[in-house]
Formats: sequence, structure tokens, C-alpha cells
Amino acid sequence: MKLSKSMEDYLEAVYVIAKNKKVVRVKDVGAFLKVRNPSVIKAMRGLEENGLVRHEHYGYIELTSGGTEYARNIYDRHVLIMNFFTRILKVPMTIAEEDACIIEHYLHKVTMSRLRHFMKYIVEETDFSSDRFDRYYEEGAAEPQ
Amino acid sequence: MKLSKSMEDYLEAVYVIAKNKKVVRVKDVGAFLKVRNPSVIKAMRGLEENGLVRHEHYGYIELTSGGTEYARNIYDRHVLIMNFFTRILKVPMTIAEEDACIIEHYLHKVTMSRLRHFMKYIVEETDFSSDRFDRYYEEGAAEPQ
DNA sequence: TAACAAAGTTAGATAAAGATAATTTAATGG
DNA sequence: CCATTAAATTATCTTTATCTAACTTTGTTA
Repeated sequence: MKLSKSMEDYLEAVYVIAKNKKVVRVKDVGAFLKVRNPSVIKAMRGLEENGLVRHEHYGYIELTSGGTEYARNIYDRHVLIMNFFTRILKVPMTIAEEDACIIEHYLHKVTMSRLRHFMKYIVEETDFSSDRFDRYYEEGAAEPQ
Repeated sequence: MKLSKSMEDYLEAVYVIAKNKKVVRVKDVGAFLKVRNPSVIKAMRGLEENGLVRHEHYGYIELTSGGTEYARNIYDRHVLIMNFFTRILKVPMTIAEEDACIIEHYLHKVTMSRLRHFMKYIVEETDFSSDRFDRYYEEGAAEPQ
């Protein structure tokens, strides 16, 4: 089953919050995603219908095993894309975070796989140095725009 | 002014069609984007309000100079991302096309700039070979998943 | 333990982006 | 030059995802 970007965001939020907080509440998810409580409630209902979370009335939110698996997949994409942006491209953290948060939902798994192995290859099998690239970039060898 | 993904898609479609067809019609845009005519009409109205296209009643669609500039920017992103996916990552064309069509709308211009210069750098200043990477990948030096 | 605040929930509104059905205009071939 | 067809347009509906306002439940504390 493939969720919408929005639903994946909610699922990922629950996953990330649960890694630091023991219990996950509606307000935590709302704060994380910068949306209001009713939006969270509605989303949790949708995830519940897909068997990805459990949400007790007036109570906590928990991932099912299926939800955990799905969420981990999204989160892994997030981390991979972040690594590419920050370590290889040297994009500033905040920008990389914004971009990763969106495109993690859309890249084909083949593309993700190629990207993962590209990073491995370029570090292990070539003379690529992100610091050297960074200097090359900053010295204007690459003209702006 | 920043358009939605959807509006950018319509604008880009007009731009690409105009490169091959002299005149652009509602049905061309609909066919290109796989949407129905009424959706195209509504979108053209929106683009017209932003001064990006002209659309005569029951007539042709044309880009304004502002529209051309905006569209060229999106299209350049499309090409850049396609190049990265197909030439560097060696992702198959059809998958690369799908992915590029979406993420072209979302990547921060800083990220785009870094990506552009990264590709230049890696080709000109390192021993990277996409063919070698391709073999490395296919020989399973990088395990699946 | 009563009441008050914080959190959660429900109901209903809005906006974006698409669709269908019905109507209107334009183009064309007999 | 009229009739037919293709294209464009309008009106209206649907879905998704958000919101606000009003109400309910829970938990804390005086």
C-alpha cells in the first residue's frame, strides 16, 4: 500500500517522536509537523484504517509492526538523502532538511538504490573529496547561478 | 511569485509543447499532462492572472516573456536533474523522467546550484567514470536493497 | 473532591486540483 | 452554406488536506 505524501509525513513523525519520547501524543505530532490537532486526529484515523498505527481515544499513539516497517523505510530514505545533500553536495543543513522532507516521498526505489550505492562507490572507489569540492565551489571555479 | 507544483507543471507543459509545435492548444496541454480539458482551462486562467500566459477564448495559448523565463527555469532544473539521474546515477530513462518531473518543483535553488557544480566537478576534477560505477553496481559490489 | 487547564475530539468551512456532463464555439467537408 | 464533428468552455461534484470553533475528556491541584 502506498500512502500520500501527507500520510507518510504523519507516519514518519510518529516514528521519529517515538524514538525520543516513549509515548506519542496528538499534540506532539502536531508540533512536529506544524499542524493543528484535528488534522492529526484525522490522519491517525487514516493510518489506523491501514493498520499502521493504534490510537486509543484520548490516549497514546503507537505504531504497529507494519507501521514501524513502513516508517523505517521512509526514515531511511530521509537519512540517505540528507547524507547526500550535506556530505556530498555540502548543502547547508536547514536547506537539506527541507528538501529531503519532500523528495523522500517521491524518489523511485531504483533511484534510491542507485544513490545509495553511488555514495558508497564515490567514497570507496574514487578520489572524491567533499572538502576539495567545497573549496572548488567556493573559489568560484564554478560560476554562480 | 512561486507557483504550486501543479501550476508549474502546466507552465512547463506549455513551454515544452511550444518548442515543437508552433501553436499550443488546450488539448495539447491536456494530452501532455494527462488531464482533462476543464482542468487545463482552469490552470490557464490561474497562469493568466499571474501574467505568465495569454489565452484567447477558443484560441491559442502563448507564454508571456515572464512566463517564458519562469518556464525556462523549471525546464533547466528538469534537464539538470535528468542528467544527474541518467548520466551519473545511471537510473533508467523512464524512472529518471518520473522522478525529475516531481522533484524539479521542490529542490531549493542552493541545492540545484550545488548539484550543477558537483556534476561539473566530478567530471572535470576527479577520476569518476559512470561506466565503472555501472559495472561496480551490476557486479554486486553493492548488495541489493 | 471540585474546578480548572490542557489535551483531544467533532463538526463544519475552505482551498486546491482534479473529474464529468452539458453547452457553446470553431472548423470542415459534402 | 449548412450540418457535423472536434475542441473549448461552463457549471458542478469529489477528494484531500488543512483550518477554526465548539464541545468533551483527562489530569492536576487547591
